[in-house]
Amino acid sequence: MPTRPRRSDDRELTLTERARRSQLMEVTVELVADRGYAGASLAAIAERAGITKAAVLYHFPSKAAVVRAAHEHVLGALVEEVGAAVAEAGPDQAPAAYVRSMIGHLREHPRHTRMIIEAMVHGDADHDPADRWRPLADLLRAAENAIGPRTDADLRTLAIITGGAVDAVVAERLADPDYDTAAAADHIVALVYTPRPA
Amino acid sequence: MPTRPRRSDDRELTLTERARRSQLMEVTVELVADRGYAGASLAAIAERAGITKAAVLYHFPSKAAVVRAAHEHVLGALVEEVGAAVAEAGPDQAPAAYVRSMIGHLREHPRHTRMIIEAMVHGDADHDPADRWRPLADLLRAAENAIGPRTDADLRTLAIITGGAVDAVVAERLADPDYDTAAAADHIVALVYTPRPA
DNA sequence: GTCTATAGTGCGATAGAC
DNA sequence: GTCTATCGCACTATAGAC
Repeated sequence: MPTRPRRSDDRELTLTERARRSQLMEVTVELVADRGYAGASLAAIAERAGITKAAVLYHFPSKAAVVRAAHEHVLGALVEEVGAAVAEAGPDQAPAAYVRSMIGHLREHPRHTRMIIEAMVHGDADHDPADRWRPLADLLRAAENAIGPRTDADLRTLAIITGGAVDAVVAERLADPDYDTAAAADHIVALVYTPRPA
Repeated sequence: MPTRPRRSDDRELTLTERARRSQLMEVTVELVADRGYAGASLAAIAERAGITKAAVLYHFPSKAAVVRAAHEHVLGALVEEVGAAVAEAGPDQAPAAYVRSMIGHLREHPRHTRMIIEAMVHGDADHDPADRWRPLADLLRAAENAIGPRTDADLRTLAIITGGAVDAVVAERLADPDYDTAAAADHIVALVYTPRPA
């Protein structure tokens, strides 16, 4: 690395450098989504970006770093939108907002969806699955406090199966663009909010 | 291929040949489950089986063929067990039997689970996602006819979200062996059978 | 800041001895 | 039926010119 300025935080970067990094993350998301984790080779990334392999490795220390950055970018966009929707809704409507905004976001960004799936399956081991259902479980608990306790208190399982239902609806939409995700979201919300007998 | 007897169907095979094929499918399932599709290299398969790469390719025409055979083996075991459980139950209990037996089977065979996930993600494009929810949708329709029509008739969506819930429960069990899948299965069954307002 | 050129590795697959 | 040996390919990453 001849002239590269090494800073501990990446906040100060050349404008062109930031643009290149963004472009590289973008094409990486496309590539992973279209051809899978393994299909996103350094050569493929470089080709889509219109530069050479070596140039890619100038902007990122390794291929893994490119993929990691792309993944975090995509995940960040998701939690930002869902977080905003949840914050906007009242406590009693927060779980519904969670379900609807997550399905909505992934419907709008199919490639992001595939990237997230790929990263989950080939997760580099350091991710806790509880991170997936705990946020929703917390929302469910808050909603419970707002509208009264439910008969069934296993919030963990409820959150897990709700998350799974959301995933399945998104996956179906990926395969069939005509699938009505809004109706499916309503269906899930109805299931979640329906009190069940003890 | 010097001496290999080429028959159109693989029914007639040497005993040792059948044993080797089984062994190779077994180690491939383990390998794919533990290290992912990409991690199951020809060399790795050969090493675990105690033979060389070339020997593996004597029994199968290519690496892809080994993986395909292993996948079909695993999938066959699943549909066999679930099919038997569904056939044993009455029409009204068939959806419950489907959910419980599928969760049960995947709990008993975690590696099979990972293999199936891997194959779904890196599916070689020729698989219809409807194959996943259609069987359950049919069971739900039959149950509807047995115990009376439901208020909500979108069986496709109900089947999709039920399948997703099953997947999520299985995935959670994979990450946390102490997770109570039987209770979760009951939870899913209750959701599916609860009549919901129109 | 991007290039060419290449080192070094691991892969799937084949040929031919035994 | 399994072996050794090897080919050709694609990959990540590095070195150094411009």
